[in-house]
Amino acid sequence: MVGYAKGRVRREDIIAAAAAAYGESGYRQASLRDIARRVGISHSGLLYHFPTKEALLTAVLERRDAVDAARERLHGPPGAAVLRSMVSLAAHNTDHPAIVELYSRLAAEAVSPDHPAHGYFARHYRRARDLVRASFTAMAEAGELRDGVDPDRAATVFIALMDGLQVQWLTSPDEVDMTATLRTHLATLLRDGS
Amino acid sequence: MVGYAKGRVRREDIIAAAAAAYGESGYRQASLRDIARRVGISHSGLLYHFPTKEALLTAVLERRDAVDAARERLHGPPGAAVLRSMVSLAAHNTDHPAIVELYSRLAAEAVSPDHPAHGYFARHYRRARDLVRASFTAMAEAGELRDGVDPDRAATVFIALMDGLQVQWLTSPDEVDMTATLRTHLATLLRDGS
DNA sequence: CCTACCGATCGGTAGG
DNA sequence: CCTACCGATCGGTAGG
Repeated sequence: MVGYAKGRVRREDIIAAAAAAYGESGYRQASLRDIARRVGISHSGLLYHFPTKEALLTAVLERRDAVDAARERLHGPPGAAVLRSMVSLAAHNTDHPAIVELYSRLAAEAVSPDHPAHGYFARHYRRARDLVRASFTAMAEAGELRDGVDPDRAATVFIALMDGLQVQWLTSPDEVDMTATLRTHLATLLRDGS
Repeated sequence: MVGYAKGRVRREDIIAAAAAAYGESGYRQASLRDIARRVGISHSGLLYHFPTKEALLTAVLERRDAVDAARERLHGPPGAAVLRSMVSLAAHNTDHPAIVELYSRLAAEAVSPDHPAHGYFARHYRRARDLVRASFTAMAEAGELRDGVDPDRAATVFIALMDGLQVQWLTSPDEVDMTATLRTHLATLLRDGS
């Protein structure tokens, strides 16, 4: 029991250290030795917990999904509330650059179809677009969107905007305000502009 | 003379091969041996032309700047024409994924301040935002923009949108239309919506 | 979990 | 431009 609990904590430590390393160096560039060093064990000690480098990446992505799923319950059905919660997420991210780096670096690395996280990001983008599109559609039906705003295109724009802002902000934190830019963009799409 | 010309051609070959490798693997992951293999020389033969790995990266970025400068003369003063030429660029990029990969991968890698291309991308983003902002400002003064569209924020949005679309498109080419999405977005900002 | 090791690969240098 | 080499580092395995 005690041994099991200790193992679980150690695994969580390793996953957190790996996420940090992937954010700083990318997945391929991050070494098992560096991650192990952050946790205070040898690199083969790490391989006792995760049999391969790729298994550790999978664990990192699964933990992110678990965190996201826990948050997703907060914003319920598609609609304006979803978009507001995504703006809140951007505000939250402004105080947590490590998470932003993790996603931005892995997403760019995983454009190659042979990257082990490629499928993960393809699904991630599709789900995000679907959720945002459904939200814009609900808003259009409620008469909240300006005429001529297409929910499908607006969804692709919104997701791309969030991603592009992250890279620009990481590169030049003082010159880009993610939250305000997103908020202003959304106002542009609303009938009453508020 | 003949020797010099041959050397120049060889250098151009190496730069092109390096750009391809950076697009596929990123700068840090791309090896001198792989790049040399593409050109048909040894990796130390490559180091005869470029003394360090970083010198080769600098050469790749300088060549991109030279190509961009040649194109820039085409779109003249800030204004709607600049934005149209950027949409054309997106259309052009749709047929040249290698260039898109090069930029997307290097930009994400270079968010770290200690990356050798960090300064390059910080300048690149600043210049792009300035040009687009000046263009939106000119359009606002000509009465072409909808009320409430702020040129400064619209510029950040436009650049972020272009970048974010590229990663989404590279990940799922069949699910994202970069050109149409950009065009639709621009129409949203215009007074007459055309 | 560790030590000790493997084969492979890396950027760069020496010397021609 | 090449061959030959350097020290460093990589992911993974053997054996405990």
